[in-house]
Amino acid sequence: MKRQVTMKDIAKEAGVSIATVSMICNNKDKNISEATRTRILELIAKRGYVPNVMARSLVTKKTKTIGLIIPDITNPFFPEIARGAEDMASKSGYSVIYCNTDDKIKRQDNYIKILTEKMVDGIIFAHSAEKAEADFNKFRIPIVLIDRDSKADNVVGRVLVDNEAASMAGVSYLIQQGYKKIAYIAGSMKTKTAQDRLAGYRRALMEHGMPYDLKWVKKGSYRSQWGYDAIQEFEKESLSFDAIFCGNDLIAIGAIKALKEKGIYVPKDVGILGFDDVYLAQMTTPPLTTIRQPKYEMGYRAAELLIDVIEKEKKQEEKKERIILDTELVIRQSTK
Amino acid sequence: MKRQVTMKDIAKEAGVSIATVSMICNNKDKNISEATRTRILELIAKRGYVPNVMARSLVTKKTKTIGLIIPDITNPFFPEIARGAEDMASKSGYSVIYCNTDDKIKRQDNYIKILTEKMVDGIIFAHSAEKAEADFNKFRIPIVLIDRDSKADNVVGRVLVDNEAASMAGVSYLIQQGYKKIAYIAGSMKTKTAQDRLAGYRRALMEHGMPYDLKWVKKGSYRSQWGYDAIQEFEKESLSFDAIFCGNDLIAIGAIKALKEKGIYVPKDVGILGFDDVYLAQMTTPPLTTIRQPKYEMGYRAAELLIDVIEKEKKQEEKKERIILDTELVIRQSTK
DNA sequence: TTGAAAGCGCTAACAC
DNA sequence: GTGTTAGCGCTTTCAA
Repeated sequence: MKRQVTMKDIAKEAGVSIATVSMICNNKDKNISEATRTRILELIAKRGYVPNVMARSLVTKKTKTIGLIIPDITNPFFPEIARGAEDMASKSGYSVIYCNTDDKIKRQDNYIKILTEKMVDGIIFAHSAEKAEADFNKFRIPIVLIDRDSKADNVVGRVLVDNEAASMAGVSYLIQQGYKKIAYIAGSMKTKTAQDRLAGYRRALMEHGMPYDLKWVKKGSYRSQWGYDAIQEFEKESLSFDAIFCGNDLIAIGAIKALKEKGIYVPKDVGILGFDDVYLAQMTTPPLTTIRQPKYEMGYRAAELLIDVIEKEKKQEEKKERIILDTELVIRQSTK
Repeated sequence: MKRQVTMKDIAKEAGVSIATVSMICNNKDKNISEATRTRILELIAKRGYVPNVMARSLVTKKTKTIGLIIPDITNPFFPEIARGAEDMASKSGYSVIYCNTDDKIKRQDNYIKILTEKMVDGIIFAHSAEKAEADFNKFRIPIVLIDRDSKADNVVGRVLVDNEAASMAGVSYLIQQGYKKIAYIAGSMKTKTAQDRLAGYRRALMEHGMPYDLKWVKKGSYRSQWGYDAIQEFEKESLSFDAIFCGNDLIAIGAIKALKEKGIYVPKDVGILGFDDVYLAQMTTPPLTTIRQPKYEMGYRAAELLIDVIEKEKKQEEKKERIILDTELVIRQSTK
């Protein structure tokens, strides 16, 4: 690997000082003669000079890099969030380092440490199942939370969705469609999202004068295997239902599969409502009726918010923005 | 944001020189007394000192960061690759900056430039449809290619799959199952992968004494909409077939959908063979028979290879490793 | 309009 | 065993 061309090289070759080159590179060339300016610029192009961001960061204390911490990019819920964040970041000249925690607190803390060392300007934190606020405070980097709440004071904002209202709307739709016995297969109850969705399910039933009974609620994890297993549990208890609200699309897909194996068809025999609207949801048979979360936008807005406070810096005025994004009921064919 | 604790602070407080602290931080403490060692370590913990990697990198010329350039993390083919790369990288103490190019040469070059500025130690490049070798040479960072060939000389290795052999095996399987008229819906022919897969399809037919005819080959892009559209094209030409080999799973899924709408069932009326084995493939109805690419492993091995040459540095001996990973025919229910 | 010089936080010789 | 010192490549006053 040959040595990088440095500013010094350019300066020497052009017979100017390194400060001059620096100013030109940073567009602080208000008072640099047009002549030298173009001369330097040409030389830079010719030599293929690329400023060393490391050195710059060392003095400016800005790396133009943000961290994105998510549980698992392989989970279909996250790629769009990541993409949204990356698009916004790169639009503003930022790069993003991504980190998969598998929802392990240890990994998460480790990543926060690494990102701190690398002096990222900020972190976007997409939800981890477990409580994990402990260490947010240990580092003084601004953090924006997605889909999760926390009170740590370097959390400068959050991008959320009203899970309770969304679920309530979804389940109400089921009721309007004439479903009478609606079960709920929940994800991990350690997550606030699962709790909120349960609350929404409950409220929808109550407000329509329908009984809310925990025997119709199964709590597990946000995985499709769980959806599959939950159906077996219902069967063992010989519980009957004509619709199931699922904690997310993955669960819904697992449930449909189990149902199909038992000769129970969706939506003919049982209606299924998912949550998230991941890419898969439109590909299944039948395509899923689901509550859409604006995933791309979540990532995008989170990055926007984060970069905003990074650039405003001091002027933070502690606004701690909370952005609540709209969900949308996407009606496809898994409900009648 | 309060100021970072620096090495100097620690040194001063401990009454030792900054060099001592540095050595301890870097485990070069062969000849540092156990006493000072533990004293410093405690102080570091107490003060929450975190080394500034920026400053370190400036002198070591190593950032412990690699770049991952992919077309689109939202395409179900890539998250696993990304995950594999990240897992390996973090295991070796590296972070990864990820970049989505949408297969645009311009974006791609821009990212290479940014990654160069950020002084990443190396880049993993997962295939972009278009030819794009142009600028690999402009920067002297080691590059590992995934699923794509190139001769640029800073390409230090590649992780590939034998697309031709894999396709040939897949199509041969179709033939063995008794399918007689096998069509092929290809992805973008601008990609080497599509060409190789076509070659494999052709060889399989030839070797089994079956006619190879371009009218049974449709060329498009690697998207599910294309699979859907291709079926309409076949219909317009009133071509009949009893099986379709699809350039990837997305195409297969689109094709199945179109077929289903026409009352043609898979695999009863037509067998479908996909490629990739993305997560979706097992979720569809029927679950897809497909040629599995070891995506996670591709990412993992690429990172491994890259980090290997980064750490060996000079000793590169120009090996330009080529790792060919095995594919596997996953038989599910879209073929009889 | 440009240059000199200090310093960002750290590593790595080389002294002591 | 530990300290001194010279940078790494850049930005940023302050002078000229």
